Amino acid sequence: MKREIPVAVIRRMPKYHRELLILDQAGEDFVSTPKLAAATGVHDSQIRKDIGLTGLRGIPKKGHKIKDLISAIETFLNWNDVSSAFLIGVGNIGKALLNYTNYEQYGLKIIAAFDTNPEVVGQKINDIQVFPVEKLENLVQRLKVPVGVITVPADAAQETADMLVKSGIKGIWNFAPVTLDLPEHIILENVNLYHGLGVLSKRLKEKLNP
Amino acid sequence: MKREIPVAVIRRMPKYHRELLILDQAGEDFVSTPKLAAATGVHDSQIRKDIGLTGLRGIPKKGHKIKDLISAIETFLNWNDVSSAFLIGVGNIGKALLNYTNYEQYGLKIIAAFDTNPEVVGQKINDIQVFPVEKLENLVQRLKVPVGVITVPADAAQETADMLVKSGIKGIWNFAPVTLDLPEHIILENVNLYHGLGVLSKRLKEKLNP
DNA sequence: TTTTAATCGTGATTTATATAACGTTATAAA
DNA sequence: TTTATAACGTTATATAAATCACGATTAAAA
Repeated sequence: MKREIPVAVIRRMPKYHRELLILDQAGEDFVSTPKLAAATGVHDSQIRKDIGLTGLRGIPKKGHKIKDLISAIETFLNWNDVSSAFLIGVGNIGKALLNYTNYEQYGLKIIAAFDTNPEVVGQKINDIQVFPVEKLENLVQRLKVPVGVITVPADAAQETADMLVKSGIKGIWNFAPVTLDLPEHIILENVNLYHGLGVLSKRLKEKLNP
Repeated sequence: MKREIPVAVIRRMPKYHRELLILDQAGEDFVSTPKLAAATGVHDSQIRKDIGLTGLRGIPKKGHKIKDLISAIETFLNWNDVSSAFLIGVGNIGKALLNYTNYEQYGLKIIAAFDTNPEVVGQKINDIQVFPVEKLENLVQRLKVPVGVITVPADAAQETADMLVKSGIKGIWNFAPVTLDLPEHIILENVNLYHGLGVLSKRLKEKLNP
């Protein structure tokens, strides 16, 4: 019985990956889990367990070969084969995502964007063409694009999601602050910028007036 | 011994809050936890426990008064008294955050922004003035601003954080994809847009090639 | 009124996750 | 070579979180 990988693990991996890139660029060759622990704030035995899941084995007294570990993590996260994606909603967050250039390293490539606003439709942002939303369904179907990135305002998010689902999307990366109602088989990943703010706010005030 | 509120709870609260606002606007008066559960995807007993933490008590067979619950959550999260904040880094994400207007509802108010780029310095975005970073330390100190929002590129994040800490900041809301090295007493909340992408990518490929 | 049933609050149980502990192993110093 | 030890991998333990389960409660129907 194939054990499901916990989300927590998948979330920690990119953290290690980032630190490893830095160490690699600094000319380092090996890294130990205690050292990685110090850099990332994650416990060393936790890191050993996580690394264990990639199948890579370290060397006592030395640690892990950084380059090997980097590619082991990339393989683990399937960042090697890149999925294409459409982005819907070219507002500020949408633009921020479009301008980000390193998705491919993370296994995703945004190949087109969609919006209703005639001011942005037709534009190119970071070489990515913005189409009118009317073309969305047809293009998802025809190009078999597996991922939709939703960066529309909250009140348009559900209908956008419905449209994507109807056209056969496989996964949705949702930035709108709503609870999307989706069929079971769709893979959903929510990013809510403001949830973190809630936590910060609360902790801060706990501290200031205890 | 005062039990620390788990982060998971604090993260779920805004979710309920959102749904409650919708129900309230729809003219509803009461809501039950099974109903909230259906809308948010969180288990009903979980919701009951969370609500219990706010001190509010429901009515069997009816549920909770929506308006009361909304304000109980707001009080719980300390969204009533608003903290002021500075935002550093007026790129796309920075702009997206500046254009968002509902922070105050979440207990935070961005009162000024900072950047190095002369093209944005001096501008006003959503009525918030952008200052040169040189003025940051002095202003944090003088105005005793408790929160810094870091939206600078990764390689400038640590030095920005250092600057903020030096000037006496209390909390940092960090959007840069780095592990910030901060003194214990600083409250830190990280938002990493791309971690979620890692999870999505992995799950998607697990599904497509099992 | 009395009865019914939905929903409540919470203690018990399960599951998941993180930490600690430790025997093993391979490098590097003696 | 031999020895010492840092870091490994992994099992055991502890902590935390989510879910279940159920008696208590109260609004609404009979």
